[in-house]
Amino acid sequence: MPEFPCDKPVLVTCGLPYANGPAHIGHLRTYIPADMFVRTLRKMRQDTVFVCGSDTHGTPIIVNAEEHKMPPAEFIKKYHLLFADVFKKFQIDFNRYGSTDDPTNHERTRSIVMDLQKNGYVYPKTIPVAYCKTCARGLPDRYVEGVCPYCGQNARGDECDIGCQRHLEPGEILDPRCKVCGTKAEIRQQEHFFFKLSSFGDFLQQYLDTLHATPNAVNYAMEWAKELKDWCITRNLEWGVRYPGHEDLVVYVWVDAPIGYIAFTEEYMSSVGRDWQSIWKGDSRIIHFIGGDIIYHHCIFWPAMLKGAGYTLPWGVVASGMIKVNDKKFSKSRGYIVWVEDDYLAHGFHPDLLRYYILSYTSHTKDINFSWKEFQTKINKELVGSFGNFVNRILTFIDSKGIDVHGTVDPEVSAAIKVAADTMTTEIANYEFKKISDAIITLSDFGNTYFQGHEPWKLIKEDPAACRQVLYNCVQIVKALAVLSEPLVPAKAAEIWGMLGYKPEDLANASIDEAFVPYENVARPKPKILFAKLEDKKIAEMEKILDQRVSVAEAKARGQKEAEPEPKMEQITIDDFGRMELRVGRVVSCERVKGSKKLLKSMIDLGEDKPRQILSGIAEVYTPEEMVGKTVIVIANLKPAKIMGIESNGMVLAADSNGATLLTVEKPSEPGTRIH
RNA sequence: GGGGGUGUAGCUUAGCCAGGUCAGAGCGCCCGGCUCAUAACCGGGCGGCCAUGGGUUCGAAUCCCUUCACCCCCA
Repeated sequence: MPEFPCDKPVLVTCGLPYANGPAHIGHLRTYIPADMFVRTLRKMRQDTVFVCGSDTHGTPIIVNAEEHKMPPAEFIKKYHLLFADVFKKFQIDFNRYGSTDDPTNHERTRSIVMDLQKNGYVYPKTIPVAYCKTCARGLPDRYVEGVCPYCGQNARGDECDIGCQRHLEPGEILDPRCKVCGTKAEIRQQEHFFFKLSSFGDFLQQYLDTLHATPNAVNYAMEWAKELKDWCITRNLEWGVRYPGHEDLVVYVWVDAPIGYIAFTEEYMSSVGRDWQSIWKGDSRIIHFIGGDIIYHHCIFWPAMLKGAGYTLPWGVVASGMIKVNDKKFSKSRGYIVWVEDDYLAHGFHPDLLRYYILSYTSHTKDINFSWKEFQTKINKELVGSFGNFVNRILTFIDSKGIDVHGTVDPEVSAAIKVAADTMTTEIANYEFKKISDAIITLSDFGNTYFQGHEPWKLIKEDPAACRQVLYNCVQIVKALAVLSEPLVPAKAAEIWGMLGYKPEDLANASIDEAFVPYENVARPKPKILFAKLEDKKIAEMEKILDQRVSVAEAKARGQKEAEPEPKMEQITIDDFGRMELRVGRVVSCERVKGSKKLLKSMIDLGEDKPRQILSGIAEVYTPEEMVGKTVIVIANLKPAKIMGIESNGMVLAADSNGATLLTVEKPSEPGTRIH
């Protein structure tokens, strides 16, 4: 029994883009497949609603808006409009693209929070909160910097971003300072509100079992569902959704962000006179398309909230893999990024080309590598050489030879079309977009072979009737290609529809069955080239832009490091120095620490009974092999510490040049020799 | 430290969940053909001990365990 179409309404949502920067191709990795999914369901006559909106709250937006000297409302509007524009250009057609700052979302969020309170899932708790006297305000999340209580590294208020990567709950961070003015923060006791996430463990484990999710999402969420902590859902901020009953607080951004899905549905449904509750309170299929980085929120926190407040639970969660650029992890700071507007659209590339690249590269949960070279090859070989060329050679043949197009469809041809159509209807439920796009290219390959095999350029002289019959079948394939490729490349498919003599705007409403309806000869305009070939020169230009961005970023990273003034150290006495026990050591053995790029584990002879185990963050500069036998300088009385669960009893000294340069002695010295 | 993933022809990869025509495809390369078409298209060929070692089985790329390499995640 196929999953779709079903008689329940389907709601598809996309993870909300955060309104603090422009769109890059990483964003599109979620939105384009979601759009193809929706278009395909509609081709299968499935009632489908598609919503999204901008995520507009949280401290990064406030901090960024302050830096740009803009009120947050103005700041988010700028990026909101930018995203809406990009989606329009790529024909990612949401029924509603809203904002989490819409009044509807404020109301829906407050209503859900009150439902959670009423149902006993929220409780108040007084916790220590950082407060800055100079700025006269509380310091939530990223407003505060300090020391991670788990690993001792410098950390942000909500996350140990440099050290152990742990999430930090409000009040946890040690030695907090104000990020804005640097003042040491005061700790004040304050009442906040917590969501009883811990009571949803059993429910979630059962629920995740029934979820129609991609395996990457379920595997991940299952682990978390085993051990859940309650979650602080309030913050001391001015910007956000006011917490009901405590107007000095706002709800945490991850509460009101997913509730946006409901608010946007309400906004759309009421605009067309339908009841939003048929989806969020009734029997429906809610499917979330998200990036792999927000699985936790969608598979743990969000269903627990919905359950606690009495709403319909999501039916599916589709988590995409990520995008790499030139095989490197996507990174703004390192320059491995492709901006949708500046690096793609502004250079005249058609949106459908990128849609095709993303949808046809690999399965949805795997990583996509973006490189201009690969982009060129795929487009030129598949879209230009096979798909576009077939459409073009058929339509120009008919046009230039004045062929009167009618005949009957060969069983062989309708069978080929059927294979593509069937692939579409079965694989869409598996979220296998590549299989569908491959099936379409296979159909155009079939078309090319069919045409070639019948040699109509000879037939036209020898047997015009047979030639007409061949071309009729080819046109039928062109028609099927237009219908089936509409979810993949909507603008280009509509162009084909136009070249067949139909109204381009009607294609989106055509069902899959239309691919089998015999083509009726109608007046056609002159055919035009569908896809222009991507020239080497253009691609070389694009590669250059990317290369330059990477080298600028690298130079900037180096420059920053050099430009940072040495922190002025406090003066110490000779006695202070004397408290340090520095000794000569010899590396006896050395190996990499598994799972770490930076750490080496060495056994070092300090003239003691047995060698000491010491970890050093120098693996990027020294190999274990070259370490063995080296004479090094060690702080011998450093308090032992555990790094990644491995004990380290001391520290090997190195200068901060060229990554790291080990200190040693000028003339041979025995292990254990003291340094003064 | 914990968790997840990946490793198949020069490159990009399908197949793995439900073990037996499973060793497939595309690109590149080589040879041949065609000329309607954007030097596009069509046919053929070369090329892989399916990362490694072991186990289960009549039979394993496919299931189990070891090792190695790379990647990601830890809200």
